[in-house]
Amino acid sequence: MLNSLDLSGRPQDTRVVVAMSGGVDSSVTAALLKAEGYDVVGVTLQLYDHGAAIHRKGACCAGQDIYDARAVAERIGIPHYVLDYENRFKEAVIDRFAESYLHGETPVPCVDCNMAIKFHDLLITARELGAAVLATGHYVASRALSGGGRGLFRARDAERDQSYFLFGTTREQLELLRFPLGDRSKTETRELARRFGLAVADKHDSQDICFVPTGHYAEMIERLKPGAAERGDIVDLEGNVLGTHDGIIHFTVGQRRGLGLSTGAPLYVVRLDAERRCVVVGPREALRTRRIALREVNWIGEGSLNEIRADDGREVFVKVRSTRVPQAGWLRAAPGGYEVELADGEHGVSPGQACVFYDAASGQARVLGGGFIKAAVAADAARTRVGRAAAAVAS
RNA sequence: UGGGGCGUAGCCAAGUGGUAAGGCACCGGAUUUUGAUUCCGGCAUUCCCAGGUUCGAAUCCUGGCGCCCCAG
Repeated sequence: MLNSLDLSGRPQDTRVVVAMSGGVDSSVTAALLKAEGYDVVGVTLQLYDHGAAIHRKGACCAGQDIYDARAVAERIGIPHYVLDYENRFKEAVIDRFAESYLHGETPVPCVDCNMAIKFHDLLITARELGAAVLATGHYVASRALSGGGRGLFRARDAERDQSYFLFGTTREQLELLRFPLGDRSKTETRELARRFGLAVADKHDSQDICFVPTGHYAEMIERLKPGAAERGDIVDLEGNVLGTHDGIIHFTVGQRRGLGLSTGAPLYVVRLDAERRCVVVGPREALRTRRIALREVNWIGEGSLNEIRADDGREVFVKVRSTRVPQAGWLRAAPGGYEVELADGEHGVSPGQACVFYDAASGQARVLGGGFIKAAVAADAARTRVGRAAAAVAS
């Protein structure tokens, strides 16, 4: 007989470490498990300088949030530990973040944090603390599969689904992870927080990059990598210089604002050329893409990556950004990795971002995996110089 | 110093007597556990300057200044 966490043994004999950020979600996660009788241990990671972020609304994992997590732990009566992960976080998340921008990419630090910190380091720590599993407040569902193992699924509350940030989760990690909020709505979570008498019940949702207190990420990169923001040219698709910019780290593909260029129609960043320090701009149509080259692909669907060939692709549903419904596409093996072809195409797909695969377009689709975007191929690739260049990069 | 044209916001620009469109840029907000996108809102008490006509002038008149083109 399995308990609510799909584990054998009574709740009181089952130790669970809950990653507590100090927010509502992870607080309710801990409270729920405690209420069910589990042997819950709360752990909060100190990830960066809490002095800098102490008054930052919506940040997590520092200062006030650590205090909030501790207060929740006391309220629900569980032991609580604060672990100093600042160094690890800096090298695994912050430095990679800065590095990515220097290369003209646009990182998703939340993915790195989940993959390298929460689901790796913290998971190991949880095991060392004697926990059977590690639970987090992510809005994503994990279920035992009939054939053994566990699958990752989108949250029931599609608006809150965080699966996009968790595509890199491995099968091994899934065995040891639980997400009690995956089948609850945010509204329910807040109600539960009130019912449990948690002070964080009405705390604002976190947003923006947690370790950038000001919201000005480029400033942080310049502090980390002096000289990172080197001036360069803004050029159009034909290579004509239209103006100058204060560093490619200020831009991402698809971005419109901040170029300071006035032509009759809006201009968007089409591509970033890190070597030449060029921001390439063009009309919105130039942002359209249907083929996306991937790297570091993780597969947690049925079968294995080896079964995915170059000729007949596997049908998947794809998200290229978190706030988007999955759209139909095909995953294929490609030289140097894998590539995805989208049925309808997307606008403004940036290297460095995540491309996540699902088995359905709607409902609680299963997460099949995903990869980091290496390059997007312009939809009219055959025609333009830029398109050919991008195609060359992609292949 | 002959002829012609023009001067409206940071840029482009509509408006030829009735109380300053629109686009781009910029700023602010909403949305968003990444970056963006998108959406909403703001943005010329004033039309190169000075006079004049008129109930009323960006619009008409006079003068000045500035720019562009053609010709010398």
